[in-house]
Amino acid sequence: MTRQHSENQDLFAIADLAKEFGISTRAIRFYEAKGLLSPERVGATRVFRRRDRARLILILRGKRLGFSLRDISDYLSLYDADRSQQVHLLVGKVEERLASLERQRDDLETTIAELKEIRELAVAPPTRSRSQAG
Amino acid sequence: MTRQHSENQDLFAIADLAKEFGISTRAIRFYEAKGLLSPERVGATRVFRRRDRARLILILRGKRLGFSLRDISDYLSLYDADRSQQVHLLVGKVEERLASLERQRDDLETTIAELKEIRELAVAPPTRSRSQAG
DNA sequence: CAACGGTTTGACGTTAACGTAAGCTCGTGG
DNA sequence: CCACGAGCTTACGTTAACGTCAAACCGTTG
Repeated sequence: MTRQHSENQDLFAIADLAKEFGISTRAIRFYEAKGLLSPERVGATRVFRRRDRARLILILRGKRLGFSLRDISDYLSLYDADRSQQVHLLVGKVEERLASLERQRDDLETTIAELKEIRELAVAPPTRSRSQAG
Repeated sequence: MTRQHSENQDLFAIADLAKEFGISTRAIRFYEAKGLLSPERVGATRVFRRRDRARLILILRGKRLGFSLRDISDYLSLYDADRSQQVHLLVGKVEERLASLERQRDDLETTIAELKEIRELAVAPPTRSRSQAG
């Protein structure tokens, strides 16, 4: 299959997305079961559009950042809050998540800095002081 | 207990560390079982020193960054490679992890930027264009 | 027509990271 | 003396995030 008509740049089969993002179809169905995706159906077959594809990208990025699907679900709701929620409530949640992410960024910066230091130490000659007996 | 003599700033009971870092003693024992910690023993009782406490800090930071204990274990070995490993091999691993972390940082920056944009959009008045019907 | 590839819905298996409970040992204090 | 709290080990329970069949339903292609 894989979009044979060249017409539909907007419709994706489950296998298309699976291949594109290097995940299993099972995973995609699982995300739907958890409410992170909601593809349309043609008969029983799932049909994905751009919106779902975009959400999938966010899901995978969330996973790379170490978040649970539960977290990611909350996170996605920030994106499609089409003013369906009270604005101040939305802003509150965004602020929360931003704080968490910025903390994570600090952790990350610290870790990167430490690793770079380790790298330097590894390359540089040892400091030659009580280096024996361990 | 909790270091009654004021003398030993260097010895910690399992409960001390658990309380200090807000985790369970079970978790600490689990980390030991996985080889991430190796406290000394007095009889059967675990006795932790600064080194283990430092490792615990790294473990928890790794967890906040979303890494598995397996990953963290590899990561810790970078810290205590006392030239026990071949230097170039060490540097290789450090580079690897750095690359991964910097990718994660990019994801993070992207996400933070997007959230800030959402925040602005939420605060700003809607763009008033085909905003009805839903 | 019959086989084949792709898809669907169950349903059970698996791994990670602990939680929780049971049963035993110590050292201490009323 | 005996209860109590702290620690230990062993072992089973739990949740998340899928993996892995199994059985059945298309659509089409040789």
